Amino acid sequence: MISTKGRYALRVMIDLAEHRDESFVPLKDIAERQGISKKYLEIIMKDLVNGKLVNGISGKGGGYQLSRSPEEYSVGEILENSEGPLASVACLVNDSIQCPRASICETLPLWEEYDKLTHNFFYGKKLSDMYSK
Amino acid sequence: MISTKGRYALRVMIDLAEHRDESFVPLKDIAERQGISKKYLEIIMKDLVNGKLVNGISGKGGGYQLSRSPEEYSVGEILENSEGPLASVACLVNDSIQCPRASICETLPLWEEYDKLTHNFFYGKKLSDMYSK
DNA sequence: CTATTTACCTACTATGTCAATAGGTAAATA
DNA sequence: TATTTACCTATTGACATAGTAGGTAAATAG
Repeated sequence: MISTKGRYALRVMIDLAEHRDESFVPLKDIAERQGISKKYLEIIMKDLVNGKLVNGISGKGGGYQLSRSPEEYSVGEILENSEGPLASVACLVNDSIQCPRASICETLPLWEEYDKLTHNFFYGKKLSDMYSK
Repeated sequence: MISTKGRYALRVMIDLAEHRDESFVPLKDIAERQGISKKYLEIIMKDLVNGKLVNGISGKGGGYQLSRSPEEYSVGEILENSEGPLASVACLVNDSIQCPRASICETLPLWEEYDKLTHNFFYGKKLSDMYSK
């Protein structure tokens, strides 16, 4: 399940893409437009800044800005930056302990196939596909 | 994320399919073959019985049995019986409060498309596709 | 140089889910 | 009557989710 972190992050990125003429967009504006608590969005923004997906500038006239153009972001990249790996089952997250049954597991190929499908779906979509205008 | 409940349920169903000549398979045998605690499997089995996916018979000579033939189960049905809806985001679970932004949300179509993909994938796979023999 | 605006930082909390375990009761057969 | 089996209710520790609270640092406008 995609949690609010990833969903909100994507909405913030779309919002920033739609307002990329304004150079620096204060969080207050995004919070109001999106109807999300500014306090909670701070956590989301921190991840986006750490992941170098946006630039943040403090002080008067400051705010946030995309660090690239919208075509250069995939939706998958944005989601994984906030959510961690999009893996469908714990067995496929590499930092978890490798399952001793992996070599004989009859279900593992299913999860791998679904994972590939998911990856292709979300990395195939670009941020620029997410809004009209 | 698919949790152990759904993953174990699928493995149990495959195990029952592979041993469907034995008529009633005691849980002890499944637990040993699959390397899963018998106590925990009881919870899994309860869901499978309630969902009419398997029949359970008490007493000596008892155990569990598929209630249909393996071709007649989809993987999606088995997973949803144990996990609840396979929805990727809370917005799409109908018993949650309908999001007031649904009509203007720029991300909802994405989640809907991914949901359809997921549904088709797991309902397209049959239990009989999950093992060789 | 001071007030204001903005991002950035650490900590806390309530609620819920996950992955089990524990200890019993009921049913069926040998 | 003993044994084997499913079935039932309750509890637990660990972790994640979705936030809130209260402050510090940076930059600009006056």
